[in-house]
Amino acid sequence: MTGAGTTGKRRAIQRGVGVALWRQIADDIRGGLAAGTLAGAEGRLPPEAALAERFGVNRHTVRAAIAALAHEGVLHPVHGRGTFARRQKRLVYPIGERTRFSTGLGSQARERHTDIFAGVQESASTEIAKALGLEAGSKVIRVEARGSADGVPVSRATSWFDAQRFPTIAEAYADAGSLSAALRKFGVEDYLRASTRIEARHADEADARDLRLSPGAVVIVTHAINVDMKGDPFQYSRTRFPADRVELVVESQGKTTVD
Amino acid sequence: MTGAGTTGKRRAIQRGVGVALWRQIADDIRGGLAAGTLAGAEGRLPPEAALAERFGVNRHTVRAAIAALAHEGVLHPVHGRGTFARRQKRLVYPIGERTRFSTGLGSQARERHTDIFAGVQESASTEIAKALGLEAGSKVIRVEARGSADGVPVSRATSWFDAQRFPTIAEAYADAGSLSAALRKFGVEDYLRASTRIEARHADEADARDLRLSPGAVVIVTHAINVDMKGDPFQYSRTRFPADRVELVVESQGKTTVD
DNA sequence: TCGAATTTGTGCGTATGTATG
DNA sequence: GCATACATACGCACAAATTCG
Repeated sequence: MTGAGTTGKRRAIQRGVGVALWRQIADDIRGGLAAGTLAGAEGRLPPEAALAERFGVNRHTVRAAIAALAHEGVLHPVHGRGTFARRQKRLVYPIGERTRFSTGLGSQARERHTDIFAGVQESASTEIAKALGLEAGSKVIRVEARGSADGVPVSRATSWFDAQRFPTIAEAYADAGSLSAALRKFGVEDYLRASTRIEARHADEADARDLRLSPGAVVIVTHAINVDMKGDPFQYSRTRFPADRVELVVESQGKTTVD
Repeated sequence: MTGAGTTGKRRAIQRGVGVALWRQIADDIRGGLAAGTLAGAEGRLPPEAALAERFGVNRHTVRAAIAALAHEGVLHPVHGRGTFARRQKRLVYPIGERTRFSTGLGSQARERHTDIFAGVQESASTEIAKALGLEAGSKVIRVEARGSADGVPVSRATSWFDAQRFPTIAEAYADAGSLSAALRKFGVEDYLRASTRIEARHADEADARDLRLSPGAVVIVTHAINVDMKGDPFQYSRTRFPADRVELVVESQGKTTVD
């Protein structure tokens, strides 16, 4: 198991694998910023020549990578002074019995908000019906939401609720700004996260649009089921997280909770 | 927020973004197979011409994607008959207090085994020392392991143990074939998973080699801390999972188990 | 057995994108 | 910015294996 050099795991830059070198380098730099292993104290990147040598490529190629990241808003090169990175530390999103969608990010960002898009009623697919314990084809309400931190999208959730039990959940959610508050209007005083399935994949077209991702980016997808205190499932949701802005933490119950 | 059409979320094939079309298509097909949305009953893919039209590219380009996946072992094209996909369903890897490395996959695969590479002693980095509650620079034992199911690598774990407390853990692990059994030799009768941090990223060179992945593939990385029944951490491990062969499930204690 | 349709495999010329110095 | 080399993508044509009436 060769450690890839002294600076820690650097993704190998390979030729002829279908990914342009400048994109491999851009992805690597973005990952290095998220992990905090790149960039010095004031967020300054090593000079282009140094990066070129480190990656074993021409300086032109590094410049192309930096240009792409600058276009994403991650870096700003300043003529004569160097290239600077936007403050970027991954958000930690806790997962456990007490997981709440809109909370849990606490003081990790200066500014946070959730956009909720009006829900629509539709017929439950077999998968969603099963998750909610309904008959296939039952009416459900779908609610779309997007979470941002400091102006950057960090989550994109699609949730389904039983339309009979929660007919106006979308409006209540949008009004209250919090799912917990909205649920109380329907008599759900408290609830638990029953299970969370986690997968990861490349961003598809919708992810790239909604989360402002570049092609080839990685998203973490969670499939969650929330149950009320009687143990009945009432919410099924799929949430997409940009993998370079968010990480998940599973904690055993009773342990530290971030709020 | 338009739902991405009825044909299912198809990753947009984009030109001039630094990723070759054939690689974008290969990633998309691989994802489609894992999700079960591609390939018919007998695992046969649509003909090359149809795929080319669907993706809006030349047939040569689709062929390049198929060739890459064939090289990975995911597809095998047969002259005159079509292109066939290997039976592929994602393994579900449970995460919770009772998570064990080698178990939990139960009957999901016909054949399972774990390769353990002899451990080496080294000085703990600050991160590892902190996770294990040791002084930075303390001696720790690093154990490398790889899990396979039906001959395909599905996990690649690196674990660290306090060298003072578990001097021959690697040998014991290799002999017993199970971590739980090895730990009992050191007086650890039972243990719990205290926390699991989950991130996702592109596969690096080491992942590609150890897990037989192609560049651009996605890996899920877990950082786990196990504690003994007194609550003292004794193992810190980082595990890489190929995202198209594995998904994680977080369950509340005692609750539903996936079958 | 024959032939037509389907599907993968191969060759080649050309245009564009990527990477170097 | 320029010249060079290589990878990528296209379009067209045809060969080879398989299937089916």
